[in-house]
Amino acid sequence: MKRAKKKIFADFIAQRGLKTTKQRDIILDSFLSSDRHLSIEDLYLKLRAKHPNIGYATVYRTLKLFAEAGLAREMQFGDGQTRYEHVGEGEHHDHLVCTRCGHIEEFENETIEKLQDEVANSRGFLIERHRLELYGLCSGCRK
Amino acid sequence: MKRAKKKIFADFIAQRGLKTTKQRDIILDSFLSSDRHLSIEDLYLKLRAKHPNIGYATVYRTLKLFAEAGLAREMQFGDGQTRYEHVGEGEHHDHLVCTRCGHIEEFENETIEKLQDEVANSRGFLIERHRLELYGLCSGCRK
DNA sequence: CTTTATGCAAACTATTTGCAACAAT
DNA sequence: ATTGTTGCAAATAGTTTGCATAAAG
Repeated sequence: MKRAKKKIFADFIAQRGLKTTKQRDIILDSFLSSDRHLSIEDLYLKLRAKHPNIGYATVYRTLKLFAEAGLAREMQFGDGQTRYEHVGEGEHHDHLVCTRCGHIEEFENETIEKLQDEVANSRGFLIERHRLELYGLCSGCRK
Repeated sequence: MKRAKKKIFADFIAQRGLKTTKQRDIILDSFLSSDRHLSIEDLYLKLRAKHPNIGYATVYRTLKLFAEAGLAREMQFGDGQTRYEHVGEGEHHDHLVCTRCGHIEEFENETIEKLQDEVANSRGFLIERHRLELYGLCSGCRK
C-alpha cells in the first residue's frame, strides 16, 4: 500500500515532467508512515529530526504536490494548523475531533450522506464535497 | 429584534463592568443590519465608509465581544476569511456554501443531528458542537 | 546543457497586542 | 479620578514567494 502510493506519486511526477528528488522521497516516506491527520509543523519537526537541512518551504510545496497527486487532502480543524490527511481512492469519511487531547477519529455514515443529498436537492444545490466534524470529548478524555 | 439584541449586548456590557462606547454602538448596529455571514473585512469596509477613523483592531475586538455575548459566532468556510454569523438563542443550523459565488444558505435537519449523536455514542464521544457544511454550486450558479 | 527543485530570507495575510492618548463611569 | 477603550503601529503565526545555487534529466 505504501508501495502503491509511491507508485502513484512517481507516475504523477513523471507525467507532469517534474523531477524525482531526495527530498520528495524522504517527505513522502515520512508522510506515509505518519498519523493520518498530521499537521505540517509536526511533519516538519519529524523530518528535521533525521534531515536537519530540509526546508520548511519544501515541506509546504511537497505536501501541495501530494494533494494534487491525490494522495493527501488539506484539512482545517479550526486550531490554526493545516493538516494533511491520507487519501485512499474514492474513499470519504468524516471526523470526530477531541477538543481536549486533539485526537481525531474517522467515521462514515451512509444515511447521513443520503440526507445531505436530499437537503441539497431540495435547495437546488449541486454538492461537490462536504465536511462534517463532531467536536467534543473522546472516550479517554471523558473520565 | 434588533432592539432585543442591543439590549442583550447592553446587559452583557453592564454585567461585566465594561463600557458603552460610540464605536461599539456603531459596530453592533452595522453588524445587525448586515448579511448573516459577514466577513470581518467586509464589515470593516462597510464601517469605514461612514466612519473613516474606526480601527481594524476595534472591529476585531468588538466582534469577539459579540461572540462572548452570544450574539455572534465565529465561522470559517475555508477561504481564509473569518466570518461572524448572527446567532439567535438556542438555534443551530448548518450551511450550504456556493463555491462559485460565495453565497451561503442555512439549513436544519433533525434526522442528521440524531444520527450524529448515534455515531458519537457508539464511539464513546461526548459531542459539544459540530459543523456540517455542504460545498457546491447554488441553484443560480448551476445554469 | 536545460529545466526543475531546494533552502534561505524576505514578503504576505489574517489576526493580536502594547501603549499612549482618550472617553466613559 | 479611575478604569476601560481606541487607534495606531509593531508583533505574531502560518504560509507563500523570489532568487541564487544545486540537482535531475
